[in-house]
Amino acid sequence: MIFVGIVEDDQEIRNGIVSFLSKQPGFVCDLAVGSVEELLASLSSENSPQVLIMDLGLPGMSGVEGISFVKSRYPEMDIVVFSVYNDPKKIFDSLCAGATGYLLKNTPFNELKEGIELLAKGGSPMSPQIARKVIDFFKPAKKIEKISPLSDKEKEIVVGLVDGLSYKLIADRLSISIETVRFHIKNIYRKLHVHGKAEVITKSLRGEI
Amino acid sequence: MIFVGIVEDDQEIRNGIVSFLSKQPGFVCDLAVGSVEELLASLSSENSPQVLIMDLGLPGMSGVEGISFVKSRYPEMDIVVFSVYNDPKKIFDSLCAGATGYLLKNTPFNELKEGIELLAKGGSPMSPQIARKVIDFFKPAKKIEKISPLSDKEKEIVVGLVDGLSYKLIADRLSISIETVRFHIKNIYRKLHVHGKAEVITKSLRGEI
DNA sequence: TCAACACCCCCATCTTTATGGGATACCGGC
DNA sequence: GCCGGTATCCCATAAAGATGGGGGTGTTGA
Repeated sequence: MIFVGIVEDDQEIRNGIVSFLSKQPGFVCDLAVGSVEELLASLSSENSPQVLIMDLGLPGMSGVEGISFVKSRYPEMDIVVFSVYNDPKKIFDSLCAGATGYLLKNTPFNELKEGIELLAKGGSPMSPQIARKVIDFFKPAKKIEKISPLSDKEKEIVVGLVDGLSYKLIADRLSISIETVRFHIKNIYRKLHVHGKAEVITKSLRGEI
Repeated sequence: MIFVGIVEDDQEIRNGIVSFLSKQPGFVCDLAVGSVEELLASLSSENSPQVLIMDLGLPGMSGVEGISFVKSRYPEMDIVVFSVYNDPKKIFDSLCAGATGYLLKNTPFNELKEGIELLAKGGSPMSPQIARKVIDFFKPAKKIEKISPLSDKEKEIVVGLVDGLSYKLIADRLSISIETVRFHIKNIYRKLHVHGKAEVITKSLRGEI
């Protein structure tokens, strides 16, 4: 038996889902509210569904905030976003907040049901478009070949700075004079328009080099 | 009509897929090889499938390398990994190399077929376990509440360091004396067991604080 | 061939950091 | 009440870094 809860402000959709799921064998859907506030008021340790279907465009607290909230109190609950939004920001915000699935609102009810079953089996339901966007997130590996303005030697020096080495140690590591290290660092600062190693390290670790 | 290619060293599996897919209406599967090397030899601009089913455990060049290779030459090709491996490293390496889908080898042939169709529709086929791991990648946002040993003020100072500010500017920003900044930084170094702001910045940006 | 880079080295000077020592005060827990 | 932790300041000194200048060598491509 799977206990399902729903947060969805459109009463028609909400009722539709409830009545559909309630008819499915193995499903219980007795928690249906129109906002995160209502949800939090209804939830308790004894009365908490295993799966929560969550709309994003809600009155009051947003769906994403709601996900964080619920997850912090009930970490075991699986939350599936059910939204019209398919923009990357909404998707990744939801996932980072703790959503375990993301289905678009055009998903037929029976697929929604299958998605919930998938959760129980350790899967993560996603609409195809969502899955593609999530996968694409990793792809930027095929990035636009960031043409770093730094020469090879300069990049080696940057690595040394990131590693927290002094000029002297960088010189030793690269088997060059400390004066040469100085020379390169001067050029690095000029090329990156920065004025200290702190900024170089920050830029480097943020992938801006 | 979808043109499919296969790289799979187990001849039995390979033949099975080819014969299954060839029977499906709308599918052409005339490129089936046992290694990336063979694949690269067979591919040409005129003869390149839209979808490539790729095993990971291959003799010679690995599947992941193969994905990178193929993607760099034929960026439009969709590559679906078809592997027994379900460990995160393999998964993420594959996705970063440019795979658009990831199906485990226990996937029934008809689901494999559906997965390929999904690709054409802009989706990304993934086995449930894979989807969950991919989603979980984003979750660590709900991190293990890293109990930072640093006090609030010290953390503010760290932010200043990361921003590349001098002690003086940090003091101004926090409206305290530069001497207080010094004091806090001394304590930060002691607590983090580091000996310079470079290491603090690196640790901070790597999420180790 | 000449200009543009990357790379190597040296010097001088000034600022910023790192590290040690102090002092005072508030707060919470034992 | 005392102690540990936090926070606020001050001082002094040595090390590290930033910035300006000056030399060179080599490769590369217009």
